[in-house]
Amino acid sequence: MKIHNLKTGIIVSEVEDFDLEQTLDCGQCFRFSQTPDGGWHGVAADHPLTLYQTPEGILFESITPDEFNGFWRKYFDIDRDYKAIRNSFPDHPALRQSTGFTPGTRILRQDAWEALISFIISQNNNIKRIKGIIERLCRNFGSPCGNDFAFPSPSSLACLDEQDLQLLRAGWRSAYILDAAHKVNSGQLDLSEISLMPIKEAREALQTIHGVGPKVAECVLLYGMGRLEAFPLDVWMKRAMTQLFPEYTPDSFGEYAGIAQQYIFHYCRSNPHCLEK
DNA sequence: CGCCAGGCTTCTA
DNA sequence: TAGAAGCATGGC
Repeated sequence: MKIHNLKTGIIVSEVEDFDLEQTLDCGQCFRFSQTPDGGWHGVAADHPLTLYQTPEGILFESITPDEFNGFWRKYFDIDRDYKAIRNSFPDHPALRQSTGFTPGTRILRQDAWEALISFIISQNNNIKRIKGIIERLCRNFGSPCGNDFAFPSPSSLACLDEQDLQLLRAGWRSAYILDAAHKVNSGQLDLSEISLMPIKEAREALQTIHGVGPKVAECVLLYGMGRLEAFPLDVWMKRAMTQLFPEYTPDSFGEYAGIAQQYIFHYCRSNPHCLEK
């Protein structure tokens, strides 16, 4: 990896397997969108960013090397060797298809609290509306940062009631958001501690939140806590496991099963003809 | 209009 | 203890 200074930001080059569309538009985050000029803009926690895929590397606009090293480097999982991880997967035709389809996908290391609320909102919902609800959540209850809004803190949501959350138009998920805010804000649940627990205990702790079941807990572990063994089983992955990997369990994919999951999930969503029903 | 959405809780047998 | 119903909202 190399960092090149520009007047307008920095270019990060010599990073293998790093495609912005494959990483930011694969269903793992909800606050990034493509801009009219082909770039990407979004916010992670309280860090706004505009970036571009260029022949020279990834252009991080208006970012200093210190800001990159202090935040975005970890967020984009820059220092992990994804090719080596793909090579650690079991040899299976459907998995080769999936990894070959989007080899530029990286698992984002998001904030645990933001991932928790985002994936609570995601349940029985579609990506377009998930993004809208999260945008209204940030715009109404997050602190301004530049032209954007930070993701609201647990304390800033814990003081609200369901009436206040009506403007989200999140339906019955509002009660779940409030229960998560109360349990995290009160200290009853410590997300930093949970991130370090044995995964079985971490799952159980997350699922004490009303509205957090096995799938949402797994997403929080994978996308918000850096637990790359976590393996979210949504309707698509359940179909994929039944129809494409009948002889496999999540453990079959190894310690980076969650990364395999992301390749398979995106491949099946983008090529629905691969699955029945 | 009807069906469905990166599910979960609650009810039922 | 498994399976179905109900859930709020809106995208397509």
